[in-house]
Amino acid sequence: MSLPIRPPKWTSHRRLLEHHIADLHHCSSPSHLKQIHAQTFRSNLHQDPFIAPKLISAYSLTRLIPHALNVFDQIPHPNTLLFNTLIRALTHNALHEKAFLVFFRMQKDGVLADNFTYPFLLKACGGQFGLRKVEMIHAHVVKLGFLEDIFVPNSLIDSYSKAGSLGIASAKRLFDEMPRRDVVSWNSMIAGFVRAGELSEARKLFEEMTERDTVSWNTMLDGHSKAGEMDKAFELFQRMSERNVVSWSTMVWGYCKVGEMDMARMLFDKMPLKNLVPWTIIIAGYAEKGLAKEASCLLDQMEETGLKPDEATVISILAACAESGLLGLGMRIHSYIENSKLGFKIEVCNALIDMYAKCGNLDKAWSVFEGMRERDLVSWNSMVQGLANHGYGERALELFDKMVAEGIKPDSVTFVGVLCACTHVGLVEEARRYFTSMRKDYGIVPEIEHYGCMIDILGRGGLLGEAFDLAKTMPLEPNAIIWGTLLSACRVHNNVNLAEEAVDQLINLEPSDAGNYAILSNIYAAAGRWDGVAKTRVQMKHIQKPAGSSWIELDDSLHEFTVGDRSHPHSSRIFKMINRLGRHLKQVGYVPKVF
DNA sequence: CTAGGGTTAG
Repeated sequence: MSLPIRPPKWTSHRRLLEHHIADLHHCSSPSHLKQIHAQTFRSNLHQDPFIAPKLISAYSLTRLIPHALNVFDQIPHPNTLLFNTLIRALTHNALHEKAFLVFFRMQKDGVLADNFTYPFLLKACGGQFGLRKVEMIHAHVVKLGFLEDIFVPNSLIDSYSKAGSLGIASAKRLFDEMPRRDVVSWNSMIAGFVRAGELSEARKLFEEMTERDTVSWNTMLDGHSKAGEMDKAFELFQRMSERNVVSWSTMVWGYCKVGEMDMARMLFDKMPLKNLVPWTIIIAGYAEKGLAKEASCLLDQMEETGLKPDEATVISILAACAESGLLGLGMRIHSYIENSKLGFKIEVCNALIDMYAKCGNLDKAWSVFEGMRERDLVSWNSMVQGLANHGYGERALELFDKMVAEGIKPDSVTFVGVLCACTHVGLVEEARRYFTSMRKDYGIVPEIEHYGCMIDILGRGGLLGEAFDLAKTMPLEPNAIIWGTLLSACRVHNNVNLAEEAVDQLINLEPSDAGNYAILSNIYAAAGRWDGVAKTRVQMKHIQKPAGSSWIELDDSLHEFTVGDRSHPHSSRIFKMINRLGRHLKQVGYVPKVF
């Protein structure tokens, strides 16, 4: 006779906690999470090998990385799982450098990486040394034999193909060598070619894939089995794959990206199965090209099939509207958002602010911004930048002050907006102050955009010498935008000598841009240097200058026009109106500045 | 209950 064994008290406590932690996955509120963390501490379970990773994951979801690190640091000898969990947390929160540092520490501590470690780490391979990092991981993975695991080579293909034009070749080599491939391998490779702009290569792979219910599999297997080549048949079988909705969507995306909307549409219509993603891709594709009618019509069709736009759908379409200036479609999306719960999402409101700002409707942008319950850095940045770009420099700077007062820590994007605001108001001294402050007070290292703003401000303010000095002494190589900024400053202040220098640099960087010569020619003309005008005219003779165009949105569609364009059916009426406006402007005293 | 973490399209 034995007494029933009652589990120790801590076990039930532990299971209760695990239950709470599992729940946190669904509704993760920071305070609730910290409360549970405190409970694990009290019952000495914060070092538990099953609970600690869950805490780290939960903190990762709530973006409380310092707390996640804190959990990790409490563990004397972290195991592989804990390292993996931390690497994932850092990667998911865009702390890529840190993720690598943790990986290096893992190596140093002698904790073995496993086949789970690498997919996490590969996601952190973006940026400047992306390709080198992927190559390094590739070498590790080969040595440790993890290529056997289909997830690892698939992640490698994805990361290679995201590491610039050089990576795509390595991705393809790996793809070709893989003895076993699945639909993700194929799709990742196709997406790689799409990103590289090599649509014909993407198409070739897509065509090699089979469609569900096609007979090609059987035919292929039949042929080989009749020839007694079962091994070969099996080998081929392991490497081919059926298309799925991702394969189709990637191709639709590819054609949208290169602007071949007819092709995109043809594939879209042929898709055997659609979800929200391809609908979003094609609608945003039309919107980005300024084809509001088609986009709107497809949105109707999508809703007819019973699919409801989600967060990603509205954000993608709004971003496309912002890019092409489709205010009308943007407003339609806005009213959809107001009739759904999507308006509570910060990212959705940020997309709305950006759309309204880029479309020039600052009042609407402001009212969205003001109506937000909670704002993040992106909300403030979008609003500051929106105001700055539309000539409300003082209001932008006021908003910046308010942002700092509310305890939001500005980032490098914020300062692009702030400096841009100074440019538009001509606040040279203010700009200098902000430029120094960004490094001193916020630890932000100025990037080329910040130098560009400063050079623009100095140049416009007539401090040409100082602007040139800054361009030459800054720790970054001046690009075409910098020299272009300097050139237009020279034009405003009629400085022939410095303009010549800027043009020389520009010709090295973009020799086929006729605009540079045109500006120089105008500067010579303004200074009465007709020899210079003649010389530049000869230089630019062999260069085709694409006509600059403007566009306006009217009745849901985009009208594009160039200088002296008479292709519009009502062009004579349009020009009459323009003349009338011109006369009216003259009457009220406007004198145009002509170069 | 004896456990956990991974790759592709918006």
